Amino acid sequence: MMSVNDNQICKTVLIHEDIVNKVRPLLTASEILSPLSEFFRILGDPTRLKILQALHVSEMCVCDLAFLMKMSQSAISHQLRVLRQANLVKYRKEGKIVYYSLHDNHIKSMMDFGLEHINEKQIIR
Amino acid sequence: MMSVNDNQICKTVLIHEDIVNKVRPLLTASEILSPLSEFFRILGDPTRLKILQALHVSEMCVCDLAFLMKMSQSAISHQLRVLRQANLVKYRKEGKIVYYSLHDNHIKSMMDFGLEHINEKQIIR
DNA sequence: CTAATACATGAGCACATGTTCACATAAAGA
DNA sequence: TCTTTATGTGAACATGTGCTCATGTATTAG
Repeated sequence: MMSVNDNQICKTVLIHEDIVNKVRPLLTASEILSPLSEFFRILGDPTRLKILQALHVSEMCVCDLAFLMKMSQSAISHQLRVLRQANLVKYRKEGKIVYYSLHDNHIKSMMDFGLEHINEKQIIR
Repeated sequence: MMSVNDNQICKTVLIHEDIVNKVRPLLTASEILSPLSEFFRILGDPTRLKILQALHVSEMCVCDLAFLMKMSQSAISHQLRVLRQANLVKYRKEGKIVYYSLHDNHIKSMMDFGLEHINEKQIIR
């Protein structure tokens, strides 16, 4: 009986057992790592990132966002739902109008941090 | 003749023209915002994030990574290519073995930053 | 040279994702 | 009440993504 990926994983006993054994206990538990990648995944869409950036300047209603971004109200609304479920934005209702704003200011710092990273290497395009 | 999304965007002249006009000039140019969301998108996958975290502890070869993550060498190799193209990792060849390492230490800081964000709100799940 | 091995890569496939479209809902005005 | 308008949402659809599988390439050993 062969182990799961016997024909995929390297044939040697294990190339650097010492390294693997050193690294393994230092890995963040996947219960934590998974929400983290989920968080980055949410930020990894241009539409959502732009919405977040706009909301960092000012609270805005769905209509304003749609106009600002030249996108359909429906598309914006769908994305706002994603952002809501990820707890990145909150909203307040005033009659028919729903005003969205950032849940906190971490996202802005995160964006600045990312921009720094990008600017420090051979710039993408 | 109607404008592009006349039946999608709100019917009012424009709900908060003042806000939109205030926000628009403060938005980061999409030439910059786009690479940023691209950067987050790369981090937004559990496999890639785990690879990066492992590489932060120690330089490792493809084989080690595959073993550590209980994934096929092919899958790891494909993801390493994505990370390479995004300039997040670099590699060095020694005979048959290819050692990968982080391109710089920004990623670790970014991960820590993200973890902070997650820990500060009602924890996911 | 031949075989073995570490890694890379293209094709294929199942599944996730973002948008549009149509329609539902809720609030305000006539 | 009936209409209008701001927003939410399910279904459909096209596209993107991550993995497997098969195979290619480079390097080393024999």
